[in-house]
Amino acid sequence: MIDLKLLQKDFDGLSKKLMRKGVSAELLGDLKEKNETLKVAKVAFEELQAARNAMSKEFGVYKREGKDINELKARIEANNLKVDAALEVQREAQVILEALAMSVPNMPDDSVPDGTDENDNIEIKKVLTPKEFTFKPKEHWELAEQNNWIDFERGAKLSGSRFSVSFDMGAKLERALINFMLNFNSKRGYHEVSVPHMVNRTALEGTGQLPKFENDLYKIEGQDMFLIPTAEVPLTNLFQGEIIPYDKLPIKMTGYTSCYRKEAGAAGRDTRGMIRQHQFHKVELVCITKSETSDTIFNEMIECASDILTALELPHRLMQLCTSDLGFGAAKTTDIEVWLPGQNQYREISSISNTRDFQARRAKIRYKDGKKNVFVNTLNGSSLAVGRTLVAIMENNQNEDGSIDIPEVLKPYLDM
RNA sequence: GGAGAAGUGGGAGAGUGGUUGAAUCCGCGCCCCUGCUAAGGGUGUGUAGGAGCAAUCCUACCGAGGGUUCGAAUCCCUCCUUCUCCA
Repeated sequence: MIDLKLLQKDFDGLSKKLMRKGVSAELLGDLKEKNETLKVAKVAFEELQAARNAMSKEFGVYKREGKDINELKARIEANNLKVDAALEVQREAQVILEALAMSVPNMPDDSVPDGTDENDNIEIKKVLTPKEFTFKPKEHWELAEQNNWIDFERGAKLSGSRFSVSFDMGAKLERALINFMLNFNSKRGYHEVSVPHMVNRTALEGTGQLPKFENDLYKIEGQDMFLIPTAEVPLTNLFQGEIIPYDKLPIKMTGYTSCYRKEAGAAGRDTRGMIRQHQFHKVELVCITKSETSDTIFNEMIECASDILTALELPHRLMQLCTSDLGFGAAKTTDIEVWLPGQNQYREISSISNTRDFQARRAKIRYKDGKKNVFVNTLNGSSLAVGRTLVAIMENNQNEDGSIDIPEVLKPYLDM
């Protein structure tokens, strides 16, 4: 959530930043106005409430002293009508402002380039050079079916489109990758955490998926519970509502979960293969830090994810996302794109974001700095998306006959 | 699934309708005293929002949300969580 105090103090500065992310001037004006309305309503209510409290106290004194209370009671009752009305006004203003504020995205960092789509993202660097093939490299679904690693038809039979079933080496590789990634992250100092795959509404509001993106989430029928779209949600919300002691920071976590997404806005895109599925495995990094160290941690996370790809000998590049490609909660994001020779292009395999205090403010995650409670910075990033890593291994390590070489670092995980 | 008990400040733990934002103890901060196997005394110690240069004041919060009442941590209802016993 954006800082409503900043809205009062520096409306122009805030507006300028948010308009870079496509927030309309109307919405900003509305937000400012509704914030004022609430403030006025609050003061009005609190004054009446103070009067009520004072008179009620007096009432107690009267009773004890045996005085006549009728006149006082009449005054209190008259005031109470006003209190009720003022409370109603205040509540209404509160609901309106909250709904508005919760749907405003985070401010992009000044360092984030302006842009209208992903073509305006900026390449930071390339790591490893794609190898030259002496034959036309196949796409991963062809290889997957040829090797009997993945069965898309049976996935569809069980669950519909965008589901698949993995067999034998396909299944084993998924498991090996998950273990490899978790171990890799652990060695970098991230604590391994195993979390629920279902969370409540509050958690999703904390990280910013709700209220705006409910259409992308699978909801549990009859309950206010959702399947997580990413482990970022449970990992970050682990500390929801908490005040973390100063010396506990930074908190660095890694966790593996399946991720569940409706992909409502992606109709027709990547329908083939396992690039975009409703359920996929992902190993996630989440860090909770002070603002002073969040940039350092951010770079560490990018390095960690990139180094995993390097260890797997997969060529990739780092992309700094432009304003329009930035997610709802992100102040800045670096994507890692892996080279897919079958598709002859780089595809996103990891997205690492610094949300600054945006999520912390929503989820009320703070730390003690001396006497003051300060909002933490939260960061998240995939390290890595397992399915897409498998895709990259298939496409990059394919031989002319369709066989696939297993990366050396994974062999110990496969009893090879 | 059924029966019961409980959820209070950093921790422990009082508090069944008014002066209780909350006794007391522990912990922690500061100050003082004392001097040798060490304790004693004083004082302070929640969060959020608002008013004020400030001192300070106002509002809300005793698991969550409603209700009763002039007034609720305290009574009633619903929900959540934990524990015990039964199935």
